Amino acid sequence: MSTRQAADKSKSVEDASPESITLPRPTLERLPAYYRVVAAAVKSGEAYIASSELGRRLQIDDAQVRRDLSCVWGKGRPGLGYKAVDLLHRLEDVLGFNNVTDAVLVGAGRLGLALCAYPGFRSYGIQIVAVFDADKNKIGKKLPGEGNAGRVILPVDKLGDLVRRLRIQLGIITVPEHEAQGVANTMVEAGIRAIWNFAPVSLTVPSDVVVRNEDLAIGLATLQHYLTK
Amino acid sequence: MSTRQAADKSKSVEDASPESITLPRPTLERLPAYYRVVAAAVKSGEAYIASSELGRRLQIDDAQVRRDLSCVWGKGRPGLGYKAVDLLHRLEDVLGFNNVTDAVLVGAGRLGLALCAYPGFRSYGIQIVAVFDADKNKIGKKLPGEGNAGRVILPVDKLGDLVRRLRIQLGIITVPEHEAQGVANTMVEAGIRAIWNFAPVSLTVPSDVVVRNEDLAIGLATLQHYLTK
DNA sequence: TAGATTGTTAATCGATTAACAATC
DNA sequence: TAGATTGTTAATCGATTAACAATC
Repeated sequence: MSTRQAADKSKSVEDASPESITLPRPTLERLPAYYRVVAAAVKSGEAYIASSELGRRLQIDDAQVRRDLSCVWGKGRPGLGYKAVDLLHRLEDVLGFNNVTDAVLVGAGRLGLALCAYPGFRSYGIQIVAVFDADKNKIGKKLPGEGNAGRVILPVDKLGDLVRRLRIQLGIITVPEHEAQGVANTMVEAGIRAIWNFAPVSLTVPSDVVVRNEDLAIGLATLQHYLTK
Repeated sequence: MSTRQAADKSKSVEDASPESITLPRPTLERLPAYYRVVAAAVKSGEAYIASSELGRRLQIDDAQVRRDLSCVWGKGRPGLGYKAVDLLHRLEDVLGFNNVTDAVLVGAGRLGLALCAYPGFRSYGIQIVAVFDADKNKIGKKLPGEGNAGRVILPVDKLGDLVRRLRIQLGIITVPEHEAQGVANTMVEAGIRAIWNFAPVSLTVPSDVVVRNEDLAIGLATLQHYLTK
């Protein structure tokens, strides 16, 4: 079966920049943390930051930090560390925070609206351009959040059309479990390339569409297991 | 430094049941998915379910499924598969869905309130007994959600007291980045044993406290990286 | 120069996959 | 019994850690 679950498999990820780099998934998943620490360092005026310092702040082995950074940059200066501003820009590049990606969100429940009101997305290069729901009572209601003045919830049957028309690449799913696969199908048909899925189901999609499952049950189960050990 | 990040390290997890079982973290993190599929199977009347069928529905290798299940149960019947009801109960046990764990939530923003309104927690054995916020304007406001009639947001300076008094073991953090460590400190001081952290920071806690970071930036960055490849 | 820190090679560790004898 | 599927051993794969020569 032709399905790719970005969150599950640790396949390496190709990058099409000049020299096409390959990032192990664990490395890719640590980059946002490095990004935040380096951003803080830059803000507080530190010119260079060493792998040992980065590691200390994130509780990651310093050899691990160097290995990770060598994948994305490899321009640290022995004796000094990494030039903070440059590293920051490099991380932004690799993580795609510079490009703005338009996204649609389906499922205007509490979680969906919480996400759509979150201002932080902007700094990660994501912009939610439309929010859909199947519930007639919700349609036409205003979206919460600073940047959303005047915008309203749209009927889900316009989803495919809008995705096609605006060539949206990213879809966010915050609908109940049993509606998720249907929404995913519509998204895929309309040409979406990546899905951020908050519904607790394993979606089936073609192999050229990436799915990231944000399954909160995993976190809960992990902690519950530990507490009841 | 004495810190343990449940979400990061793949240390094995001890279980104190009769024969103390050890689960690799990747295995533990797949169990909730097995749980859901098995629950669905039971509901639709299937008496037995085979590793190949479980794997097919979750896009996991069947040998992987058998290996995982042998850690938690090892009572599959060759030729038939696993008895669905029994496997379900075993998974509930291991995941701690039977014990009810009381939890507090700090940070009554949209995300916090979305979590506290989520009815699904009950089925995972989690009960949020109190919600706190530092914002005076929010204190006293009603909690959203079915089961929350009559309950209100409490001032965060009562957090330590309540945790101590009710011997709460699990804390959920949905405050902004710069408040998260402070909240974590209060929780730890008051005797909390596990923290579910939604703030995008690496918390520092004693080694006997487990932290699960639910960092949404990781998902976003992963997808962005893929889309801008 | 002397001290510090990099990038990388080699060693270790752990998880996934393949294969198959055991068994329902 | 014959067919199917388990549990587990061995082989593979990939990530982490240790160590150190290169270099600022």
